Amino acid sequence: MASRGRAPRQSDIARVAGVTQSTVSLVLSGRAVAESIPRATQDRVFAAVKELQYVPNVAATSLRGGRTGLIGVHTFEPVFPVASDDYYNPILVGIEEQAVELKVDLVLFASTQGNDGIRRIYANGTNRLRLADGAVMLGMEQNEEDLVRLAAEQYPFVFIGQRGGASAQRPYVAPDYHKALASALDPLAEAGHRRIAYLGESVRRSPQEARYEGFRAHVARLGLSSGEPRFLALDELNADVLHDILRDGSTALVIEHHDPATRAAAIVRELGLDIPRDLSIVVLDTVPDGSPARAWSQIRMPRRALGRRAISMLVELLDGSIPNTYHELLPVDPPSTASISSP
Amino acid sequence: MASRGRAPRQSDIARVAGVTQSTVSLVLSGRAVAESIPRATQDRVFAAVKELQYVPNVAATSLRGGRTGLIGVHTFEPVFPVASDDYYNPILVGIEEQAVELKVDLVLFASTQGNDGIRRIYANGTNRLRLADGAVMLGMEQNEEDLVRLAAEQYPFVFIGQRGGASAQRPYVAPDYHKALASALDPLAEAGHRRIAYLGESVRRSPQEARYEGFRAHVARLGLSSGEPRFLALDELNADVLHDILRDGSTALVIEHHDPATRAAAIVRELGLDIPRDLSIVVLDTVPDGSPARAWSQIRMPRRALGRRAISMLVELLDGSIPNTYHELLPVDPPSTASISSP
DNA sequence: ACCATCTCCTCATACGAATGAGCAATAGAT
DNA sequence: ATCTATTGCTCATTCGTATGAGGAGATGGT
Repeated sequence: MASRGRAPRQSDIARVAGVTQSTVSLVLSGRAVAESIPRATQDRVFAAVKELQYVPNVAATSLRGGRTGLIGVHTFEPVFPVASDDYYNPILVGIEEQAVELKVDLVLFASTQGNDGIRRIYANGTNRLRLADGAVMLGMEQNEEDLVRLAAEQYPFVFIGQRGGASAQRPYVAPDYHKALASALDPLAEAGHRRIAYLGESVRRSPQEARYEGFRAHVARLGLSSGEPRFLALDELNADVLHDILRDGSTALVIEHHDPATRAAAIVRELGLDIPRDLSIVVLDTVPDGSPARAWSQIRMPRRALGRRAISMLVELLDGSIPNTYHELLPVDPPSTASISSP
Repeated sequence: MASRGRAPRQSDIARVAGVTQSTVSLVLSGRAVAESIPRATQDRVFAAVKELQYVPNVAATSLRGGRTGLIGVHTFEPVFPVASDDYYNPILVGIEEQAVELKVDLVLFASTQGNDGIRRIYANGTNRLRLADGAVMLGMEQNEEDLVRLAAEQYPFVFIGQRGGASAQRPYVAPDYHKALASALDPLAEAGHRRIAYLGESVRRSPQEARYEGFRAHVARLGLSSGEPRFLALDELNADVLHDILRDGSTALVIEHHDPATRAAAIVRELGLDIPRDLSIVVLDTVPDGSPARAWSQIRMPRRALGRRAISMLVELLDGSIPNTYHELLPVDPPSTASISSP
């Protein structure tokens, strides 16, 4: 009974049930009906399975069948956050939830991290990602080149977050910034604001571009005006910038990212300005706990949903039920009116 | 060059390098030196590997009995915490850090979760753990039976946390409660306490037993006295219990777990007691942020180190350099004197 | 010239499950 | 009685890698 050391295999069951391994496989795979195997034989097989506590060998199954049931999660940085309010955490929660639902396991690629703390796809001349059936890519990839190569190899993967460049043609799931900007600008316009300033980051990648693009589109649609956008690095953001914005005649400000929002909140406090009395503000990002900008009107990124959808998109991609250029945009929670008032 | 669709295998490399698949396997597995394969041949193989972007097939490797470089992480609950001060998070951080260092990848078993939200080892009739070379087990396993079966199958695994029952003979890494209790009781004795009460949980598993065992040993060594320990469920802990302890002549209290500590802190506040003037307290656990007991003298569990050591122990176990009954106890940070004073 | 020893490989097979092809035994039709 | 069809399986092979056994050819010793 106690199969000393070795896990029982189909041939063990076969011996006990008095059939061959092929028959065991047929019965267990549910093809028994089609192959017309009588109930009595099936029962003998199932009894032996129970008696020997048989469990299929995943390695053998996937070797034969091609799938391993493993989904890779490639992150640019460690996945387990040291800071508790980690941005990626809700995404990973979503990824795990969906993995549970679809009965796949997740592989965290830790072996690919260099001494610089950065994780590469191609390390030591090999691509460990291949271990998994496909992968979800998370965060800013440093090596666009690696991604191009990965795509050329036909490796199935899905990005989380808006992608530009060569990767724009790969499958991704991202927040719907166009709609998000409507939900940010509509209440501002309705409150009576006519001139709205834009404060963006100095690094202009695809997610930043998408936001500003949405901003311009909706400013035009609503008949509003806006000066030149300010794309500033964090340390270029100071009291002068805010003064300029006010002097310019803007009565509302749209801030692209939570970092400048936090800094702006500090400056605002120093200057003794009252938000939203002196200036209405909407942040196009989710502001973390503990930031002085926490209470401001802000977009809620659908982070958990991004994670979930990425996993299911990848599985659909593997099943061939979506093309490998498929994109999906998820709705963003509209901002509250906390830092919006009439000018 | 682009091997349309099919991933390259060793036989493809063999063809390019002008050798056989066996030779490729020898070279790649590092056994080349022992088998005296000249540098020139090895170089041809490596060149072909690079050209074809070969990556080993995990399923095949694991089926044949080789290593996959995958380490499983079996948790009882989801690994990505929804609460930000998750107890397991530091352990997982340690696990990931050590995985990076040892160049292995991690498999999070999500496929094994039932509808009840509980993860089983033998779920859906399969044991997915077998895909990985071995696994680290985390949290309270519900099915002792599954563990016995897994061990009988010779599957290599390492527990994090003290184990009892049949699993006591399996490898584990746990906090050193014996030393921890010395570091808790020594300062109390030194401060002049002679009678010390013990407040434990009603569920007595191995980690709880180890703490109380340490308590008894050091109370004896230091010539102290102690009444009967109180093993209470959380809702049995009320003001009466604290009154009893004081009436009993105890001037210090040792609390096993952070949950009762938190509750005790609330009761203490209600009763208007002053800690440590009226009662010195040491908690044998790490109290989370936000708990009113946060400032009390407490043990710091070496959670990150537990994670790191578990991974390296597992790898050592796989290498055969430690026996599969090996245990290791990690030192615990001694408590501060915040809630310790003279009686 | 012959055997022994090395060097550098190849051969063949196993791991466990899935599956197309095929076959013996029985039932039913003519 | 012979042919056909169906039932109920078995056989043999495949997936990709690892490995014990063995073998061809070169080198060295006597």
